[in-house]
Amino acid sequence: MPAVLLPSKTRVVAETAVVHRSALNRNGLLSSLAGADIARWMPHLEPFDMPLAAVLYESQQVEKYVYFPINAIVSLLYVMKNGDSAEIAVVGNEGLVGISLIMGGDSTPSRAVVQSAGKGFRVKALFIKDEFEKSSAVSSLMLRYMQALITQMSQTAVCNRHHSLDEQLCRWLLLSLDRLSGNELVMTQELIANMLGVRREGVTEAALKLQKAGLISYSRGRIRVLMREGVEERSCECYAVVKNEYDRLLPRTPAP
Amino acid sequence: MPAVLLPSKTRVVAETAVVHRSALNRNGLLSSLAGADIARWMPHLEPFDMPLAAVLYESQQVEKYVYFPINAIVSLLYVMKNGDSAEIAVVGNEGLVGISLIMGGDSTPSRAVVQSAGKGFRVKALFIKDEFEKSSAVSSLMLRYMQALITQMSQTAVCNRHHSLDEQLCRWLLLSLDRLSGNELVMTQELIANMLGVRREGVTEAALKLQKAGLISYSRGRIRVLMREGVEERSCECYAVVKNEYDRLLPRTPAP
DNA sequence: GACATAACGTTCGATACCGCACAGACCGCC
DNA sequence: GGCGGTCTGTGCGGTATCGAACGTTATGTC
Repeated sequence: MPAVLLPSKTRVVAETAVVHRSALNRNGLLSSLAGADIARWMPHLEPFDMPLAAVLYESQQVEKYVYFPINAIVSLLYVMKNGDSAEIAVVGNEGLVGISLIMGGDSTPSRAVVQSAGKGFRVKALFIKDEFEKSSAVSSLMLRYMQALITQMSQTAVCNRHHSLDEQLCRWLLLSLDRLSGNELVMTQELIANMLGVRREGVTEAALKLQKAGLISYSRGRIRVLMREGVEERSCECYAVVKNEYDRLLPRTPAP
Repeated sequence: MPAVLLPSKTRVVAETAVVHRSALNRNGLLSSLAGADIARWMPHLEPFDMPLAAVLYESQQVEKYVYFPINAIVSLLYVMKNGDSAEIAVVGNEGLVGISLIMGGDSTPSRAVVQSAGKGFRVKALFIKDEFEKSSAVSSLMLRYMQALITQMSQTAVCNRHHSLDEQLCRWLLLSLDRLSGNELVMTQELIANMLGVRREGVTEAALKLQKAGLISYSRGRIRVLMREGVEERSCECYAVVKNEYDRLLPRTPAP
């Protein structure tokens, strides 16, 4: 699938641009930027590799780029003094990493880590800041994305308070799956535990229940969701709340 | 203290305006809007009463006003299908209620409830949307506020995951206290339990520990914080993280 | 094909919080 | 000054998750 991104090694600039244009459709925000806006963006979009565990943003640090995942998933997580962590939100091809740069605060107390390897684009912070100020199409889109992200964060807070690990695992699987193509997820239980902020053994138990019910299957870091509806049924309401808000705020632009 | 807001019943328009100007300083965002901007705002600011338990925003509903608390505290909370609730963030005189209107999503899945009665201002959503687009001073301020609010939400998520009720109560007391003048808080344990999303009895126990340690005293819905430092010590790191981000992103403009 | 290692499974006591039930304490009000 | 209701305190069994220790199974490597 990354072949779509970089199909050939020919050095023809024009062709590279064409490649970009088609690849852009694989990130929801970029594909929502219609004609004139995206034309300005093209020269500033750099293809960017996102290997597993790469840290795109470090807590308290001022970063210089904003990232648009294509087939990667990035977790925003907070790491406590004692090393415990908890995921705040997850970002995939529907969004971007680095809203703090756009909002003018530059840094955040959280970290952005690649949770599922893949590709994406990056754009200089200065460029996107400028675009945000000058183009109302850009700012309106970004603001709606921010609101969707806020909903996800809020719901994470609620979920952490009230829902069982079983439910949370389902929510997490669905949110991650929505940000990838296919029904497979490369992710160890250890990693999931870090994201959910629980013990690895807890995830093992919860995953076993799903496996025994025939809803998922997994082995050594590959999780396949076999019956999505079943997982949705066992998820708490949080998944649907978040999903609905993303759909409402960021409707997919119909393919041309 | 509301006397500052409406010191006399004289009907002199000019005097009312003067009253407003001084009252504006009691909301951090309004007081940060320097000369030209605030002048445009004056005619649009309506004094607004915020009685206990008033619902300023209902989940999924499109509201028409944005609210700036002065001496009231408003909780953003999510109410689940089964009636359980959890606070997502708290807003006081440092901020505003209704960022979703500015962000263009209009509604949110959460509710805004007055948690501590008081006064404030309200402004028509259309006006503030317009201001956000036209004045970069306004938009930059609002965006920084949004980021601070996001930090609070994120930290709520983390706190709900990892910290004990004892720690969370302290965090909550401090966040609330920072948004009021004085060291007293009118709030039953039942209410606090709703905000934290825990049982009332749990709050009773946690509060008892603080009382026995001489850090707070309370009776029938009046809580006094006697030794703030002690409460800070028993709080988790979340309070400091949030406080520091608010201070960093929204520095108090020095009094003229 | 042996081996090291990473991933997953199982068990067990400890504990924080829950749900429920009820008792006391304080306040306003007729 | 008694009465009703609100607020706070206490006790008890139940449960989800934790922390820690240890077993099992798959996978890639030499």
